[in-house]
Amino acid sequence: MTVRLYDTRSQSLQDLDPVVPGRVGMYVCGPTVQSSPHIGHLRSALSYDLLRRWLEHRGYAVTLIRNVTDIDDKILNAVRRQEPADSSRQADPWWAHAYRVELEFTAAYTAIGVLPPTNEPRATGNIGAMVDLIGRLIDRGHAYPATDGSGDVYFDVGSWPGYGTLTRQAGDALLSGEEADTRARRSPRDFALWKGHKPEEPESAAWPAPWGAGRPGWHIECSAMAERYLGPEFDIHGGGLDLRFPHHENELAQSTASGVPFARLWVHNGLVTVNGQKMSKSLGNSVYASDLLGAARPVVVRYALAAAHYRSDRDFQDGSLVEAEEAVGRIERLFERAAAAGIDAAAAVIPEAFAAAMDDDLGVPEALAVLHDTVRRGNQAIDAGDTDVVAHAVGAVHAMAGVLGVDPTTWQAAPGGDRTHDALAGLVERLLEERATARRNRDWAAADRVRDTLTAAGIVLEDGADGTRWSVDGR
RNA sequence: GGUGGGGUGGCCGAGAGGCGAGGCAACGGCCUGCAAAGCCGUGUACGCGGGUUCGAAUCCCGUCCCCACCUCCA
Repeated sequence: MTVRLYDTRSQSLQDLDPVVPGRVGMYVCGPTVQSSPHIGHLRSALSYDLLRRWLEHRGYAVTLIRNVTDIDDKILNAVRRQEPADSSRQADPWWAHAYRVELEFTAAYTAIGVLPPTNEPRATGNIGAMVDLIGRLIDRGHAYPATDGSGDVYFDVGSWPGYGTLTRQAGDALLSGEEADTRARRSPRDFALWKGHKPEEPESAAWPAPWGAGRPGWHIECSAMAERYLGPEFDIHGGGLDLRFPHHENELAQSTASGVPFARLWVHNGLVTVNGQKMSKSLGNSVYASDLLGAARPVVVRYALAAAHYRSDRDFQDGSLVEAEEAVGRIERLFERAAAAGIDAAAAVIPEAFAAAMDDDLGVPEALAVLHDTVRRGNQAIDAGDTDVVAHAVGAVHAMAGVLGVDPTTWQAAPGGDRTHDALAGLVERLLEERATARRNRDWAAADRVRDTLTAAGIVLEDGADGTRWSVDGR
């Protein structure tokens, strides 16, 4: 009955023991809005959406904060890259670019049924909290402004013995790439809390601060926003596996060094690979949200991304959406068969086995096994004419699919699509009458011609005792 | 090199000492005019080599291979 989650810091399953009984505060690292959302972003957001839905089902009042990093080197660079493309047109300012991408993210999340977070703070709306936090760290001797006049402020890793608690990374070997440009830091392990404004950067990307105008470093954003929106101690901190180090390690160090307890549990979702390969721009194999939503209906995309355990690495393959479509179709067909038999769903009750699987570190795959078992038993009962069993099975499937957000009946087509459907229905039903007449006359060749025509058009027929049902393939 | 995570049947994907989760695909059967849908059944699965045990995919020892992070990344 207790919800357990795998905690990265202790490397073990931990009981969820909320700071405030009955309430759960959860902070999830959202995207840096630099470019369009891809399958990995969706999977991450979906993982915490599933957790949030399950906790709410379990009766917790969940406060979910998912930030938007809308000021960052990456965003400034993305805009800079666009500039020379068309000199006749003014490039968007960085903040317009960030907002446009943010809207794309919101649209993609909404499309696959990720519920809106309780709050979705933007970094640029919380600069004050970041400046305060940095000031606190300086006061406590864990951060220092650069002495080279750059306006940079660095976290002093050596001053904080707790550094490394989350990932047990020594921190010694942290010197390469961009960070090797140590500028004015005392140790290469130190990381930037504040980046002093540089002349080539837009004036709009600088905020005043006691140690010089500039902008926040990435890590400090999350520390400041988590504390501001959830308080000094909260229950769950989530994010992608790739953020464990250095991002989350640094976050933990900053916040604890500033004197707050910070997150109790650290949860990390697994990454998505595509056909066995890591997604990367150079390989050109990135799968974007728009690709997925163009290839399958949203509920199928959601199912495909939710079906694997959130901590496992998920390899997205060419057939993944087809498989998901079949699985969702089975759920759908149970509902259709029950309805055709005139059986209403009983109360939506979640089976014990499903709940136990979900309580145990969000065991979605095992929970789906229970769901599909129930589908089969429902179908058996329809064949056996056992109305009561059917009603309960259908109710249970609605409950289980509902809490996972994959109940097809809650994903009705957009209202605007109905007229097209009506027009199609008129044609199909006309043809079905023809076929019915042919079948009555035992003119199988004529009947099959009609069916072949419809099949070729992507319409599937099912002959039942009380007539023929039709549906668009994959719907 | 350091820090984590893995190798399960044709594919995806759970489980973690004892009746082969579940989905997809395949094959056989029931049903059907034939199909479709649904149901029933079939498959000597747990990287490799040892060991412990009445019994191991699950524990122990050894060994091979893969992935992620350590630089920005969900």
